[in-house]
Amino acid sequence: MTDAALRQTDPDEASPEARPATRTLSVVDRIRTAVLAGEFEPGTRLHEVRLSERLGVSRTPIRSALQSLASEGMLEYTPNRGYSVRRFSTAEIVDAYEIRAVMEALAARFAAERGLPDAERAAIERVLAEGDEILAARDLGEEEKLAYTAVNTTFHEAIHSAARCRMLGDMIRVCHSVPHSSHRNVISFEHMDVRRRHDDHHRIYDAILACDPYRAELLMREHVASVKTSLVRALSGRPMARRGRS
Amino acid sequence: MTDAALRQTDPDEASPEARPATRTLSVVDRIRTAVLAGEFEPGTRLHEVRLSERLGVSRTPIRSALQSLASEGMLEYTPNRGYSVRRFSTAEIVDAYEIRAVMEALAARFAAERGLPDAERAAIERVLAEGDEILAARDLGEEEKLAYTAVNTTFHEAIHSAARCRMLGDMIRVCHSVPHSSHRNVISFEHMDVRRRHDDHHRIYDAILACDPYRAELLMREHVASVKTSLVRALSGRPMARRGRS
DNA sequence: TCAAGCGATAATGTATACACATGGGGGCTG
DNA sequence: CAGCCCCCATGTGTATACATTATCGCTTGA
Repeated sequence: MTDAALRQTDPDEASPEARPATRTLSVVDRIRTAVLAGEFEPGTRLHEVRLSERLGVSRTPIRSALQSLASEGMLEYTPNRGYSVRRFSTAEIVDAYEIRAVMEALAARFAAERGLPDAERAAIERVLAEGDEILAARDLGEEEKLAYTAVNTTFHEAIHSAARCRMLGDMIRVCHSVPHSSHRNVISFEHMDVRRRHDDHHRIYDAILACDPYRAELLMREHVASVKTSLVRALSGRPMARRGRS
Repeated sequence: MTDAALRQTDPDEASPEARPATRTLSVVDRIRTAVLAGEFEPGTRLHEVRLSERLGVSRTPIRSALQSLASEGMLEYTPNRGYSVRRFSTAEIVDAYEIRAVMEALAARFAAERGLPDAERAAIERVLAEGDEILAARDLGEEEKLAYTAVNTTFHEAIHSAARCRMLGDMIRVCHSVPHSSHRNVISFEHMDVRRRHDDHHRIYDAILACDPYRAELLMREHVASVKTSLVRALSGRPMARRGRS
């Protein structure tokens, strides 16, 4: 397994792309990526000194970053004992889906109540069309699966932003730090499943366009809840492939 | 206005009660209390050096505490510009109620699905009876209002804990850092309002006892949403008494 | 007079040294 | 030999000095 995210940054790196404003923020990103990639087993303690050596910064930004990640729910903190990678039970993962379902449903309702600016409307239509195109193929290769996962993520993020409610967006983001509980993980690429879900997207968009908050909310809630059902089926069928991985 | 929460602690204070494990945690409590008490106007910047002088600790625990409070949503952070007391628009306050409504409804549903241990059942029945008793009086004095507010808080907290879902509890807690959006603020003590809400509590408890998740969820959602309606009415009737106060 | 550039000042970001808490291992004792 | 206690190693908590960045007033030129 590569640990690119945790390699020390080249001091004289002149990367033109916008880098984070502070080292703390950069460290947050790198540790989050590493944990989501499964570089640390759940329960592993993250020692400040070791991390600071690995990342080439002092303990101060490390501590700050760990605190951030703990508040996102990704790490666990015990006073005087430091931080460790949070261990999620199956029950917690399933609960996270329930929470996400009601939150995303509320976001869809807000979007329907508040209406879509032209730019967002266009963006959603574009991503829906892209999804149509990908799913037109009989079978999906690895590349198409990745592409559809991106489409899925973009659609949901568009709804979150259309809700125009920062607190709601923050809370949904927290749900995504729970393993398996993210748009980034399309649980099933079975023909029926993925096409049905894409059809859900169309209907949700229709409801939002029609300013039908009630229908938008119901559809979104069922949409997310159905993924939970798939997940539960997958988990009971065979033991989870590996903790903390996608 | 007293600023007791922000006074420097007596070094040789030998308070027998359990004090926080670290200074950071103690500072978190003190700043949170001060902000909730309205000692800082929304938008006020919290300078690290000044706080550290006022509280008699170094900048390190202050920074840590400010970061915690920002992640709770009580403060706002801008890189290289520090922390300031978050300003909540009326829209955000109303939205917080909507969010709280779906979250508490989910908690009620979880409680109904998961059942109540005897101890919790007894605790809820006790607090419901206490509410009955307080509301038996024709009119409520200040003391009774305070007492009923405590009853209200206890009831809701019992439901949260009965949900047995840490993430949900955390999220509901975040909603409470929004001014006006807390059980601690009983918006209206009008006869009808408070009695109707107390009756809601009874029904919600009945639904949970009867293991009827659907009804528990619906009742709780309407219960919280109705407070939102009262709040909106109060806000539109007269300008909010004062930002950030109860 | 106004705008733009520049420099002083104050605040935050980071590094580092020291204080303190925790947990485990070795030695002492019964 | 078992059990307890003390000591020390490890690692977090805190203080403080230094680096870097924002802000604001001033100067200077058009």
